[in-house]
Amino acid sequence: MFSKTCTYGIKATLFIAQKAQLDERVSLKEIATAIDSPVAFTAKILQVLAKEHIINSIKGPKGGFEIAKAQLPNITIKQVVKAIDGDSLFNGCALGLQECNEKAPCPMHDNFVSIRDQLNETLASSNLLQVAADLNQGRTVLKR
Amino acid sequence: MFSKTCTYGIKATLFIAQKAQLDERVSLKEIATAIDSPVAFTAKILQVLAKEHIINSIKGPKGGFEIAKAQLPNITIKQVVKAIDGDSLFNGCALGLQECNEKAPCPMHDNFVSIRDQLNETLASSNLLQVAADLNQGRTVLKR
DNA sequence: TTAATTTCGGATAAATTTGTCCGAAATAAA
DNA sequence: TTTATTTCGGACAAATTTATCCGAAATTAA
Ligand code: FES
Ligand code: FES
Repeated sequence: MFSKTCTYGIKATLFIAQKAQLDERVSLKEIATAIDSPVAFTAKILQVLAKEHIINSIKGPKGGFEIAKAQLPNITIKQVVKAIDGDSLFNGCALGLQECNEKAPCPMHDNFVSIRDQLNETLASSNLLQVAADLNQGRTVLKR
Repeated sequence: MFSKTCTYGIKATLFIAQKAQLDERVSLKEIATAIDSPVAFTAKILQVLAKEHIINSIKGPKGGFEIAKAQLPNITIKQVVKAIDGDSLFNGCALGLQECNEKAPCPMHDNFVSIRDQLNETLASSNLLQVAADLNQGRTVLKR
């Protein structure tokens, strides 16, 4: 469904969001530990997310990554997925045809569009504030 | 969503099903041409599908691949996907945790399960007879 | 029996994704 | 100003996925 890179990106974003709700800034190492991911590889992904303005990066001592608390309700999982995996999941053809085309649909088209629509809706309506709250209440986890 | 290998596998199966409805057997080359895939790589995938008894392979002159007409309504897209990509799409965690676990859910779990359920239902109820009919009527296509 | 055709199966190679390493740049604090 | 800390960015490496090649095996037909 998502690439491994993308799952790291989502988990990292959610962890940063969780701490952002508590007005805390987190370092690369803390993130990698919290989400159980390879440190250097995680750094690359965070760079992408920073460039897309999904997270904020601060260099130097006491630096790290953060999200403005006020932004939490405005950022969605869909934005994160799009930034890393692109948007083919949201509008591409299930069978990999160059584009999804209503006029010359692939055999899976009719069944697939409703799934794709639900995916769009779900990921576009899942904002970081909600998710961060769940994490801080211990109702959900980022690793086991 | 699906691996490239899997989309080839699905398309190949659907093409064989389309011809099976007309009581025709097709060769590797015909399949690769019909679905626009690399010949040798397609051969590998067909081998897997044959081992899983989703399709039937016949060696020698006039050989090729086929599906028993009577089997068409009993074979689903889900079987094909499971044979090639495994079943992590159908029961795995959206964020790649070792397993999807209700008791210690990842932050996407609640939203994700309904999508996953719909995916299961859709792919498990899409049988080859229906799809083959659409293809033979020119209502859907396997390449452009 | 021989020849032609077609899939099978193993080795290999290319491409992409995933992951590492390390010096540079920025910044905070001593 | 100097030092320590932290992210940045580029080169490189490993692992996985995608793809090719070719001889072997099976089967049909001459
Ligand atoms: S054409 Fe394949 S999903 Fe729309
Ligand atoms: S625990 Fe992640 S989807 Fe269920």
